[in-house]
This record gives sequence, C-alpha cells and structure tokens, in this order.
Amino acid sequence: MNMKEIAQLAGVTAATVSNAINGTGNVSEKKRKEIMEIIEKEGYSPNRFAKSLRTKESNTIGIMVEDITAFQTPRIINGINNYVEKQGYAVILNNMSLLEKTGNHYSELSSYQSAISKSIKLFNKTQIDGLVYVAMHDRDVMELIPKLSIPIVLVYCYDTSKKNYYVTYDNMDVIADVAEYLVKHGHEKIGVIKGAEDSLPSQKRLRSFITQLEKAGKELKEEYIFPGAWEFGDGVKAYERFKQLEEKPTAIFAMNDLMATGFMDAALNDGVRIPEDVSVIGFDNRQECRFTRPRLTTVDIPLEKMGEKAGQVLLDLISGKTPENRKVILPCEFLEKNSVI
Amino acid sequence: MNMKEIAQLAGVTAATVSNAINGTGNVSEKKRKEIMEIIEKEGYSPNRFAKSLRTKESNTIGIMVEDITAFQTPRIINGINNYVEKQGYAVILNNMSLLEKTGNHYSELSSYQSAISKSIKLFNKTQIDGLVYVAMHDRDVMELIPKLSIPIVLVYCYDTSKKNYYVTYDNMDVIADVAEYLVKHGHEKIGVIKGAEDSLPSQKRLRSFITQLEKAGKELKEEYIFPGAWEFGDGVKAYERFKQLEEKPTAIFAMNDLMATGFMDAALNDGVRIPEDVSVIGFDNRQECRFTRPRLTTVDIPLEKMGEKAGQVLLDLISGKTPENRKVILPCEFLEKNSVI
DNA sequence: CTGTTAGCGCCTTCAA
DNA sequence: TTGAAGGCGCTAACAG
Repeated sequence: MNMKEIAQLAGVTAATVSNAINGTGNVSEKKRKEIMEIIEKEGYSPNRFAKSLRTKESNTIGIMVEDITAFQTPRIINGINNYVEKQGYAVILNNMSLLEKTGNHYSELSSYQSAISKSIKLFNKTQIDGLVYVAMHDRDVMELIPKLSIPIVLVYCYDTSKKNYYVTYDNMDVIADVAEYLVKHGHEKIGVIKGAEDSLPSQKRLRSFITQLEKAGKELKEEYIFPGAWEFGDGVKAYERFKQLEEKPTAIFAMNDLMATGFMDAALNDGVRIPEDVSVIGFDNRQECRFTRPRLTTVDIPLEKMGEKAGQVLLDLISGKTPENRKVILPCEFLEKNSVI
Repeated sequence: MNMKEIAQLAGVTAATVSNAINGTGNVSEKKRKEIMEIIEKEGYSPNRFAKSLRTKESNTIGIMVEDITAFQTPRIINGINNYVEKQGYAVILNNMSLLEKTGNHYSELSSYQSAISKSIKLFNKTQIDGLVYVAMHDRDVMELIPKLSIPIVLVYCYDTSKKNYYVTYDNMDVIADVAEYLVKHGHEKIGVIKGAEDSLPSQKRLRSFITQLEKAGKELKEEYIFPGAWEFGDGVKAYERFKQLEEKPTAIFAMNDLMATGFMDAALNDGVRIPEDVSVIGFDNRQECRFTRPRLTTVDIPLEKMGEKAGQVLLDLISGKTPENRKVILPCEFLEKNSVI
C-alpha cells in the first residue's frame, strides 16, 4: 500500500494525502478526515525511506555506548529512548564493547580511538540525524570525539575543550550531603577512599567533602585519605591500611560502591562490625552492591534523567535550536540505608 | 557526494559504480579497483534510503525488549548486536519498559499486549527486515506475539504453539549438575525453593532436580519443597518455613539468585551460618548477588550466546534459509563459589 | 483548496 | 564489459 493508492481511494492525489498526513499545505478539514480514516482502515504508514530520501531527514538518532554491560548504560539508554520515541524518532544502537577491549585501562586511548572511529564509520552509513555518546567512565573525552557533520551529545563524561554538548551529574552538592550526614551522625574521625588519582570527579568529590567538613569545623586528616582506583580490590587495600592505623576512623566514605563493598568485605572477614565499628558510605547505587550486609548507604546517579536530557538537547540541536549551555548537570540523590550508625 | 559524482570521477556511469560496489553485473577488475579507490578517497558510502527504497531491504533489524533494565537484557542485546553488525545490519532498539508497567505481574496480559502492539506499530513504520523479541521472564509468549509479515525470533522465552522461532537455555542438564554437586558434597537433606507455581522452567527444574536425586538414591521430601515466586521476599519466607522444621535441610537450592539471597539474608540475620549450617545454591548469576557473603554458588545463563544465536537465526530467516529447528536451546554453566560446603 | 510536475539516490533491466 | 532509461514512494514548488 502506498500513498498513491491511498489517494485513489480518497479520490485525491498523492500530494494531498501527503499534506493531510504532515499538516502541510492546505487541506480542508473534511478531506483530511476522510483521508485519515482511509489510512487508518488500510493500516497504511508512509515509507520512511522514500520520505527520508526526499527530506534528507531520517528521524533516527544513533546511540553509541562504550559498553552496554557497564552499570550505567542500560538506564541511560532507557532515558534517551523514552524521550526521543515520544518525539517520533527511532534509535539505532551501537555497542563498542570496550570493557572487554580495554577493561579499566581508561588511558588506552588507541583502543578507544579505533573502536570509536569504527562505530562512527558505521553510523556514517546509516544517515542518522544526530548521535549520543554514552561513556562508562566519567572523564574528559575531548580527545576522543572527532568533528562530525551531525550534532552529538555526550553523556556520563565531559569535554574540557567545550566543543561538545554534554550531560552529566553533580558531584559537589551531593558530596556535601554525604559529609554533612556523617557529621550529623557524630563522626569525628572520617576517612575517604579516593577514586583514581587523575580522575576529575575524584578530585571534585574530595574537595567538596573537605570543604563541607571544614564548614562543620572538622578536618580530614592526611592519613585518613586512602588511595584507590575505583575497583573492589582498592577497597580491600584501603581496609589493610585502615587496620594499621593506631587511631582508626569511625566512618569511611568510599568514592564508589565497589570500593565500599571491598572495604566492607575485608573488614567483615576480619571480624569488624559494620556499622557498629565503622560506618561506610558508597557512591553509584550499583546493582552489584544492592544486597550487601548491611545494605550500603550510597548515592544514586540520575541516569534515566541524564538520558532524557541528552535526548532533549540532541533533538533541539537537530531542529536547529541552540541550547543555552554546553553542559547540563543534574543533581544526585543521597540514599540512606543501613551501613552508617 | 553521490553515486553519479563518483561515476564522473571514475569516468564511468552510476550503473557501473553500483555494479562495482555490489559485485553485481560484470565490471573489469581494473575498473572496479579504480572505482573503489575513488570511493575510499572520497569517503563515500551509498545512501541507504535510496538503496532501501529501491531494493525493499533495509539491512536493519529491530530489537524489542520487554525491559532494558531487567538483568538479562543488556547481555542479550550485546550478543545480538555483535552478530548482526558483522553481517552489515544495523539495529533499532525499542524498550517497552514493562518492569515499570507490570512489575512482576506476568499475568497482566493486557498491559503486555498494549505495550507490544504499540512497539510493533512503531517498528511497522521503520521498514525493518526482521525482529527479535527479548523477554524478561522465561515463559510462554505464544498469546502475545501477533502474526507479522517479517520474520521474528524470540529470546529468553518460548512458544508452545510452535509458531515462532525461539532461543532459550537448558534447564534440565545444569540442574542435574546442581543436584549432583550437592549430593557429592555429602548432603542428604536437600531443600528447594521453587519459582512461581505456573512457571514451566520452575516445573522443569524441579523435575530434573528430583530425577537426579533419585539417581543418587535420594528423595526430595515434600516438606523440603518451599513455594516461591522468584522474588527476594520469597527467599525470606522460605527461611521462615525452614526455621520451623524439626529436621532441617543442610542444603537449599533456590531456583533463582534473588530467592537464594533472600534466604541467606534472613538466615544470616538469625545467626545461621552459611555454608556451615546450611549450604545455598542460586540460579541466574545476577549482578545484584555478586557480592553476597559468602559468594553465592549459582548458574550462569549464556545470555550473549543466546543473543548471537538469535541474530543468526533471524538473518537466516531474512535471507530465506529455513533453520532446522524452531527452537535453539543453549547449555548453562554451573559456577562454583563459596556458599556450599 | 487541490492537482501537476519534478526529482531525491539508487538499482535493474535492456540495449549497445 | 559498459551505458541509458525508468521508477521505487514521497514531498516541495508551483499552477490552477
């Protein structure tokens, strides 16, 4: 069934049918209704290839994800999908599977670059109207993203060159909440397990944490700052250090759930009680850490909303609107569970 | 840049370029090489809308997932993607978000049906060549899947009407492994927490489990069969029953990780030691249950492989080949961790 | 308010 | 072995 046939049934020409469907030109209300009824009855929908060929618009966006099995990715995709579908856009997905290829060696630029250029080449062939890049680590991807002829929006990462639009979450405010929460619970000696040394989110979180403690008239002792690099094992190592301390912190803020869980696991193995002997807070609200004992108090990142916002910014860009800011920063939510006393 | 322009650069006509690209017709090797070089140099790729309009093939498949945040979904998508991309197909994704809409009320057919028909309507407009349906519960979806004009392959579910092709995993063999493993570890009194009453996988697992115990000369006592419906809370309830028993099982096989974790959690709260007092085995290898203490011995479902296989079957169907069987059943892997002694 | 016309980029005869 | 011509289904510009 094509437009011409519909037109014949309606006793008009294809152009009028087209106008009726798209609300373009002038079609009398009566004719429009007639036409729409026939379309409904016949179950007709316009051939999108013909339409796209003609209009140069595909009404399709691409999502390239660093890794679909990374914990953030599905929720972000979900958010993007929800938004753009409502606007009549389809979504083409490409998974670069970078967890397999690079693991956590974020610095292996060349693997990233080759995967990215491969993915972009793929999208090039598909005539999409815009692209969302979903990272699996919150970091600067400036060097990774080539110049494209279509709009692109980055999610879960940032771009210090300010060339690209990106959507991310706020570290500062929620970390202040975390610090305040620990202070309110009467903790004086508080420790932090940091993220990777060169990670900006890690630095920001540390800064915000210290600032908030200072507001409460407390300081973060140098020896209570444990190095880490986001992995479970780093939490275990932090516990080993913790154990050696004469005067131990009564609370630990680990910059992600994996390290928090590693710390708790090692501590519990050692007979340390949580939260009675030491309280623990994580960050990420990862599924893997949902059933720790005790349940881990943590921070939820607004992943769906980040996806929705990215979709919105992208569609704005596609339709020629210029969003106000290059970056969108969404607030996180503190989740109180049972790992702090 | 279009085909005509490439043709001009090569001093031929568009028809020859088309033949060179697609390996159709007869083009001298020399000309073909020349043309391909120019294409490479100019970074040209054919307009897929024009091509699809002409050939009636989109080289695109759709994936409709019941819920992208369900634990199986990302790994399955991953598998499908990996396979079909290599064959030059793009993937359009649609997420029905059924976890939000129906939760675990699998029986709410009407919610399912409206979501599915909406999704299919959406795909109808996109002129895809084939469709993969990814379920979030392993169940009969016969009533849900309407007749389509394009091939469809179901994953993580089945179709007793045998109308559709589907790819799923094997319950019987791996459950025999589970039972055998418990017997080998010297367990005499073994309990089972069942899945939902009307669930075929649950029934199959029970049957296989009993069969294997019988082979070892053991029986599964009626009072050691605990009802359940796949949820964390069902594991907790099972523990309450367990607790009342005069003579308690020394090992529990929960038909999924959530119930296993619920059981463990309740037991540990009660001061019961795992695995010293009671051993536990789960099923699914869910991320949420990765950091239980002790780590949960469980069964991994070959989700990526199921996705790959589904992609393969679908592309076969698209290209007119008829796969041998309506169903593909892939083996699971038993994962030994630390929750059994 | 509706119809006519032309052409988007590609592939497929058919002819040379 | 290559080229010319036509048309896939749709929309935009213009004419009536």
